[in-house]
Amino acid sequence: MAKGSDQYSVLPVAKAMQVFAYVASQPHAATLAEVAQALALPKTTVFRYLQTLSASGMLAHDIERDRYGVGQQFRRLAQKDAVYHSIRSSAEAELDQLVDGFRQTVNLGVLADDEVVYVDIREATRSQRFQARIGHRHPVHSTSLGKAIAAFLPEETVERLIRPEFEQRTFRTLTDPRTFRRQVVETRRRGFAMETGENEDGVTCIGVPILDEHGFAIAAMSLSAPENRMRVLADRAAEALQDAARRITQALPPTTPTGLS
Amino acid sequence: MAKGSDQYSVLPVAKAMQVFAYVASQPHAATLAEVAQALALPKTTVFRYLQTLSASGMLAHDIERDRYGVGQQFRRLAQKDAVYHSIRSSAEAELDQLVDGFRQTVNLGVLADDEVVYVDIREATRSQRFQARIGHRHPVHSTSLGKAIAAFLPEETVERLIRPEFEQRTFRTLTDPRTFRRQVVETRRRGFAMETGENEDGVTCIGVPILDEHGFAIAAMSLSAPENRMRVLADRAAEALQDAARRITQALPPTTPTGLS
DNA sequence: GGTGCCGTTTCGCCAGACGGAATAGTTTGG
DNA sequence: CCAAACTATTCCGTCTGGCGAAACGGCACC
Repeated sequence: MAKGSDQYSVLPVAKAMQVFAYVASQPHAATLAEVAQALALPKTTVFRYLQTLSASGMLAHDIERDRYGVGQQFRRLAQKDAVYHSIRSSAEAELDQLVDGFRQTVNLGVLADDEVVYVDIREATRSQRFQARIGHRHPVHSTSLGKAIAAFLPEETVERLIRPEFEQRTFRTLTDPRTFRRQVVETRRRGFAMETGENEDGVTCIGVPILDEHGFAIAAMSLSAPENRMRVLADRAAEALQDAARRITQALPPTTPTGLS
Repeated sequence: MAKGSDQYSVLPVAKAMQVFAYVASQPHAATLAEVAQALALPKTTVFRYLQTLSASGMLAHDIERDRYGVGQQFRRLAQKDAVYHSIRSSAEAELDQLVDGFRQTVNLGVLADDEVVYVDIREATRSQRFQARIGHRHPVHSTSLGKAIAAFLPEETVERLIRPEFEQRTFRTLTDPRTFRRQVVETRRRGFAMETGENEDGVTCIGVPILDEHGFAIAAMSLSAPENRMRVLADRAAEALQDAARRITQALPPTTPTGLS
């Protein structure tokens, strides 16, 4: 049987997931007795799992009819995952091609909690110190990813990102809000963002936004290189990144109602 | 704190759901250490949960990068739920109006495993014996729901539903495949299906399909009444049901790639 | 008014979840 | 090239808290 009896499986969790999967895969809201019968688990056990899963929002207990259905927490998570998953998977191939073509590190990032989160990173060379890691967060104002995204966001969202004084990450970091606004305008006009040692000393980045069907940024890609390498690459890289971003936008499944902010 | 410490909560399950929620809500694939740190849970415990959740397919363990992301099982369930949830919620108001207007039981059903599953039921009167219950399954050929759905399905799917001899549920049940085919054609032409005591003695139903944007049935609604009541109601009910179904179709969010068969 | 089904509660037992610490493997940085 | 500092795994003894049978209470059906 497809039991998760890997050496380290926690049985209550494994069984609770069976319960969850059963409820979620039914077209209708299920009852305790039905679930217990279908999975051949004791009623008491299933009862506790249903309670627990409902408490965590993965399921919802309709007291009125005494039935269990899928919960709001599950739908929220599914919605988020759908967005992020579609970005990552649409970008994947393009990222590979870019590392291949330029032999420089390529990053994919999104905005979360007003910060840039690195979502995928392809490093051309292992030896490069001071590279971001997947899951790390960097400020919006000091990264090309952040600037690229900010430039293609609704005006009010951009305002939300602005701090009275931005954090000084390196001696080159631009901390003045007015400078940031100017760069946003410039980036919007030009179609890509630049950053030269403002986030890490000696590293330069070119970033392009990945737009949704309304022309708003849902992510960004960047290519980072040592300053001297970048001088030769800049023009060609900006072109390639923009082309790649356009193709990703095209590959993106059209979003149903609500995406993320 | 938002702990699920309802009297009956199973702690391992509750904590595993926290782990799951954390991983699923991040834009990137997370590491063990990151999750443990973020949730302030012991590393060993989180490790076991991640293993268990991965074994059940809710998460996926990327061995290469040693990172955990959302799993295929989760996406399958989310996909199913999205379809069923949109049907149920779009139909809700219309079902209410129909019971109100006709004072007869109204059913919402979908096809699952080649059977009709009752997904929602509004009963006008408590005292009616022999009503279906939510989650019950009835054959396709003996119900108006089944016939309504079958009539608006791709040809090959209809073929799959056909049995050499259908089950005889009442003395009126039509068990001949040829009769079924004829009824399918008739239903398609007419736009609604009828059934008179073929599923339960003395109960008659009118069923209409709920179509998706391609004109295929994703569900059906029916109104059931005792035979004598139905004679007076039939014409008006067929009209009302078809109108309601059209409005539901309109309210349906456009489906992204794959729905269900 | 009884019968049966369903959800909830109780209770005592002991499986198995727990987490600290030790191990192993890998990357970092000097 | 080695040492330091991570990481993910594995081991193990403790004892918590998950378990399920059975009892309870409510509701619907006959």
